[in-house]
Amino acid sequence: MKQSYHHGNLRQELIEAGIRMVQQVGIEKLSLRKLAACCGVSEAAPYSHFANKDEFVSAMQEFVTEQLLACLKGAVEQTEYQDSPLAILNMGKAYVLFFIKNPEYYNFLFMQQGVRIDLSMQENNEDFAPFQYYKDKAYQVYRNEGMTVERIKYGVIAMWAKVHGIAAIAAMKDVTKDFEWEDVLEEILVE
Amino acid sequence: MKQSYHHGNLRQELIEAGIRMVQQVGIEKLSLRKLAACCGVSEAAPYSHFANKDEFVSAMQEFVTEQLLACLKGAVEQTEYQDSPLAILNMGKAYVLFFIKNPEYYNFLFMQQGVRIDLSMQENNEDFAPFQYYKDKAYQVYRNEGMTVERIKYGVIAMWAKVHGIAAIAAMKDVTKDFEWEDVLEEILVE
DNA sequence: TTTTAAACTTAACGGTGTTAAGATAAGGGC
DNA sequence: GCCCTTATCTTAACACCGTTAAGTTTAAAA
Repeated sequence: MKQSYHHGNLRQELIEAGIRMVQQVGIEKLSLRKLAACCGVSEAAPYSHFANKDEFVSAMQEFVTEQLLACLKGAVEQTEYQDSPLAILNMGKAYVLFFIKNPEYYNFLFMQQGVRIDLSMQENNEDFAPFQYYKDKAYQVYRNEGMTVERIKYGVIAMWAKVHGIAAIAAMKDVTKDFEWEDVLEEILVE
Repeated sequence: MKQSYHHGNLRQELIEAGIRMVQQVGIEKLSLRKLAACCGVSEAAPYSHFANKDEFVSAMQEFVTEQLLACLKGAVEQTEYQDSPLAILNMGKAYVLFFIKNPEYYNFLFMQQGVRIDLSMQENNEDFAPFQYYKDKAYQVYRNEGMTVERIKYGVIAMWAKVHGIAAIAAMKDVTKDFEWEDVLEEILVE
């Protein structure tokens, strides 16, 4: 199967195999050694591509964060009036459904550091990209509606908190499994 | 210092030292061996009191959950009209402030299993006690106000999600540190 | 072709959870 | 008092983990 001394694409394969492992057993049981074996490579090989486990996890988090951001963007783009509050609501739905689809992603993204949240609501390149995107869109929409900046600020935190909280609850291991989130999500979000 | 072969109070001291360790370095770096050394006892001694690390963590979680429940009860009892919606609001504030005071408790309680959430909203002894208490109180208050059961159900999930989400965000490591939650909490919660 | 540097292996270190076997001592029954 | 039972604790080992140092291979640059 594998003849060459050099793997050729180890870095990317480690990330992909790592994400599969996270989905199956969760971040707590993620093992670099098993991952190396899974890629048919020695246990120290990953250290040619990542300084340590934390940096490897960060690389995986970037990968997943990109997927989440793409989900939010997709939800906005599929809204008829992209500058209406309906776009914000659809973003919220997409955010929750992302974690319902992959519950292990919740702990994976938010358990350790790596997610920066700037509540002062300024533009911030260091910010967790999905939150930054949400902030910018919400300001754009609600300024358009004539709302004051101060009002928007607390409104954004409030809705983001609710959306994030639903995601956190829905991703819990021992939460009611047959709860039909999709049927009631809108009702809960516009409450 | 310690002369006797038998420690005398090891189980309780392990739990207390464990909680101190969680507050300082977080659940991820909790080490049973260090904890044993910290209690002046051999590395295998904890296994006389706990089957494994998970059961030890569960014991600590029960301890912390009791504290959180006591906070919620205290908040209700200190409200003038304990059957008014104001009592529910005060519970929410207390919930958030509990995790702002001890950010490490958030991951500690919700990262692993052990928190059962019954969204069907029935009485459930297996439920995460603070959520059960919140549910019961909310039903009592809003039934008193003449609200329908169905309306209450989604209202309870919505407000619980928002409260839990604020706690989750406030407990993040890289969130704005100088944000004055206490000043704006009410504004965000009643949004 | 030679050189250089990146990618990988092997072997080891210290730390972890966990277990088996044995030592200690506290408490109950006589 | 004594013995016996049982809970508690120790010692020593196992397997697994992240990480590092030193050496090997190979691709690509000079």
